[in-house]
Formats: sequence, C-alpha cells, structure tokens
Amino acid sequence: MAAHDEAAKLPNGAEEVSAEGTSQTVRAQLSLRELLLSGEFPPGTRMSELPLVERLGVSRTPLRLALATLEHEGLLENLEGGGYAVREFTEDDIHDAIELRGVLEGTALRFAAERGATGEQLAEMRELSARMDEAVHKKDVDSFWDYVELNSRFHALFLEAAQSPVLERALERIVSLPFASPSAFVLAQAELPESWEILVIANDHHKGLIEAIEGREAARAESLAREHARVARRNLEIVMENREVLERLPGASLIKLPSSGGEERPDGE
Amino acid sequence: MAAHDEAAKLPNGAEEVSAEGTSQTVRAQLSLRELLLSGEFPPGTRMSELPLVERLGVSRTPLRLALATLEHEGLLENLEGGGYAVREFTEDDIHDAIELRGVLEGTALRFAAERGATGEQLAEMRELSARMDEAVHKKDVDSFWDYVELNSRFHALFLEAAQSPVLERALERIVSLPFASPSAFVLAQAELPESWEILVIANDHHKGLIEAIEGREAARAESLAREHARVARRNLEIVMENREVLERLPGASLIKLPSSGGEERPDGE
DNA sequence: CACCCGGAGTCTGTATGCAATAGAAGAGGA
DNA sequence: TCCTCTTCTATTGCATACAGACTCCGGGTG
Repeated sequence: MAAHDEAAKLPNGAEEVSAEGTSQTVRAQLSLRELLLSGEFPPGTRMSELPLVERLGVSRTPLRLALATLEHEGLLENLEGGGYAVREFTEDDIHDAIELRGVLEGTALRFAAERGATGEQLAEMRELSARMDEAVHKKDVDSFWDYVELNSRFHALFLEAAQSPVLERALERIVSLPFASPSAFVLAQAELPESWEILVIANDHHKGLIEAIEGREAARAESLAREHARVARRNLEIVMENREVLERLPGASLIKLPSSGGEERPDGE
Repeated sequence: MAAHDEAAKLPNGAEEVSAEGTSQTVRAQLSLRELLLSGEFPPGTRMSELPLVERLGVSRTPLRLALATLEHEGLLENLEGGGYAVREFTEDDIHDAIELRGVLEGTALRFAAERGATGEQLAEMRELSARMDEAVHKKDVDSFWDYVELNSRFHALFLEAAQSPVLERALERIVSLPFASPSAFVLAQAELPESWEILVIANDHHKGLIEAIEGREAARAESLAREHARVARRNLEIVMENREVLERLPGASLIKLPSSGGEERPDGE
C-alpha cells in the first residue's frame, strides 16, 4: 500500500525500485507492476522472460514468481501455450470493477454499522473527514496529495471497523486492479477543475457514512458506500474525454479505447 | 471445477492425481489442495518444501509455484521468515465468506436482471430448476450428487448471464475458499434428513431468481440471492453440531473449533 | 507455382546446486 | 539453576543448466 503510493509518485522510474532489504521477488514484482502501469508494454504483449531478466536485473526464478503474482492480481493473463501476456481492460471491465468495489465497500460499511465501530475509530473518521474538507477547499495541488493520503486512511479505517479479514482480502484484490482504487482519479481531479465539485460530493458521502455507522444504519451505510464508489465512474468518464490527462494516469495504456482505429499496432515493439 | 469434483470423490488419495498431459505445477497444486482439504496437516503446520517434494514426487520449482498459488487462494499463509503455513479458519471467517458469496452472487443476479438474460439461458435455468426439483424429491444419495452438478451448472449459468468477467474472477476467488462453495454442504445434507427441507427452500429461491431475472426485478434478484447464500450458513450450523458428518467434509480440519480444548496438539508430527 | 518437410532458434517448464539466514540445541559461565 | 553465547543444522531464496515443445523460415519436390 505504501509501496503503491511511492510507485505512483515516480514519473517513469522502474529502473530500480530502491532495493535494500527486500527480496528479489518483490523487487521484480514492484518493478514489473511499475512497467506495466507506465504503459511500457501495450496490451497483448507477450512477457518473455529473458528480456525481462536483463531489464530488471533479477534471475528467472523470482521473475517467474512475480509474473505469477501479477497474473493472480489480474494485470497479466495466462497464454494457452504457456507464458503470460499483458491484459487489456475494456471500459466495461473498469465500470464493473468500480461497481464491485462499491459493492464490497458497501458490505464493509454495512458490517461496520452492524457490528459497531469503536469511539476511537469514529473520532478518527471525523477528524479525517474534517481534514479532507480543508484539503478540498484549499484547491492547490499539494492538498490534493494530502487528500489522497487522508482518503486512503479513511478507507482503511472503515475496513478495520468491518472486522472481516475475508472481506479485507477480497477488497484488496479488487483494488489492485488499475482504476478500481479509491484514489485512482484524484490526481486527475487536481488538474481538471470541472471535476472539483465531485470532491465536495465525495466528502459529503464521507460524512453520511460516519453518521450511518454511528447510528447503526446498515442499509444507509451500504447504499451510500455504493453511491460513493460511483463518483469514480463519473471521474472515469470525465477523464476518458480528456486524453492528455488520461495518458498521465498509471495504467492508461491498458484500456481498450472505443474507436481508436489502432487495431493493427503500427509499431510492434 | 471438474477437477475439484474429481478430487472431492477421492477418499484419501493424493498419492497421484491422474497425471497425463498436465504440467508438474498443476499436478502439485491439485495434490496439495487435496492433502490440505483432507486434513492431513493441522492448521499452523509449516509446509516445508523438502518433505513435500518426496511426497508429491515433483521438484522444488513447481512445488514452490503451487504453494504460491495456494497462498493466493487463501489456503496457505505466508510466514514472516519465509515459507508457508496451513491457514486456520474461524467460524466467523466462514460466515463472512458465505455472506460475501451472497453479496457477489447478488451482484451477479442484479447484473443479470439489469442487463437481461437470453431466452436460451432462461430456458436452461428453468430446466435445471425442474431437474433439481426432481432430485430433491427422490431423496436418495445419488440424486444428491445430481443435485450438486445441476446446482453448480445453475450458478455458472447466472454468472454467465451477468456478463461481467471482473465479477466472475472475484467470485471464483471467494468460492475457492473451503466452505464458501455453493455446494459445499450438499453432501452433508444427503446424510442429515433434518436439513432436507433446506433443499426445498433453496429450490424455491431458484425459481424466484429466475422470475426476477425474467421480470428485470434487479433488487429482488439481489436480495433473494443473498438470502439464498444464507442457506449455506444454516447448513454450516447444522453440520457444526454433527461432528461425525463434519469430519467427512473436505477442509473440516481447517476450522478452529470453539472449545475443543486441544490448544496444545498432542501429536505434533 | 504451391505445398510439404526439415532444421534451427527461441521460449518455457523443470531440476538441482549454492549460499545466506533463522532457529534450535548445547555448552559454558554467573 | 538459569542465562547467554556460540555453533550447527535445516530451510528457504536464488541462480543456472538442461530438456522438450513450438514456431518460423528455407529449401526441395510434386
């Protein structure tokens, strides 16, 4: 999670992923995810092992393990003859992933409302919400980064209040898909003033969610969390119409564009 | 899926998993899953590689890949010093997994209702439901096996009608957990007459689900699917009180029993 | 001219050797 | 008797070598 944030900040890195005490496997995993999300390989590209070995500087054994992990995460797909290829995501896939995140977060918030949150958790939620309010009203780029951090902490907090490791694992896997993360589009929102008011709405959702948990209103918590996730869908639609912003989002190249006309790739590697 | 059915029929095997054209990796994976679900290793046991190598007859490389896959599936957990251990499931974990399956299947049926199912799909659903009715009313053991097969086909069918590969993947992962499968307890139902009427109720759910999809009643489809999954929870509670039936279910030994008193394992391998 | 066959190159799957590390056991001292 | 330090062993992580399969290209033949 923290690693994902760091990776998102790097502009084009992936040459070396600050390897110190980490194993070769996780190093390969992080570097590979970075490369994939940076758009280095177009969808459908076969991820041959030997070129990656010399590019990432690790041996085949940890590389293979990293490939398998990324396949489980959904960024790669298994080829029938063996090996892996870069997966392509349709806009429908992303819609469903966002909807699914809403469903799972809705369940998490329903659990939190049914099972009750501690006073400390509620207090921290309120504090985070207030600080997100501040960040939204400041309207400068740095406070958007603050917002991302506060937002992910907020989401982690109600996941904690749900008290369900099983749900936690399921949500982790959905969020690992590109564009399904709660803060996937906040970067874009920092640059697109037309979507600024969406943050105001999102923060209103946050307040409603806190109320619902506090008042043990499970149905309200669930449906509001679903609606909350759907702001990401609105952001997606806005971003999809602003190609120059879209291109800068990690993983943009994995999206199958509706009518790009580029069925035959002109520059095949 | 078919492999899982075959594996479930073997009594204690796992010596060899009918290896013909399959790779060593999937062979190790199937054998290992079989061993784990058979209760060969108590929860917390470290899955050392070398003993498994000589037991499964594969080399360390495919074995390691199989271990990683099972960790992604949730049957194993990563030890901090490296290596894997058998995971233990609390009753709460199983409750949440069942509830989560209900949530995801509810979403699948909502999608099916919103997006519409084809006439062939509805016809096949109706036929499957009718045949499940027959199987339930026959009340012999063989027809319970028929029921399992029809039921899994039924579930696959509405997943197909949902038209969402993302949802499909998420559901596959939840179902891979022991006891979260739609037909996890049907075997037990074949032996416990007290839970026979649950099958009648479940089949009534099936009919309601078909109606809801046909009439595009998305909310009804979703809530009914959730309720449908909760019959598994009732079955779990019945089975948990019949230890001799529980012991025969695959994966039973991975459940942490509430007050078994056996904190210290007497025979620690 | 077209089709088939053969060979070379490349890729993945698998096995095994090596090194580093963590844990346990034993010995020595307080 | 207990604590600590040292040493040894067992286990994992990593690298590399080997084998089988698949593909692609070229040449030969019908």
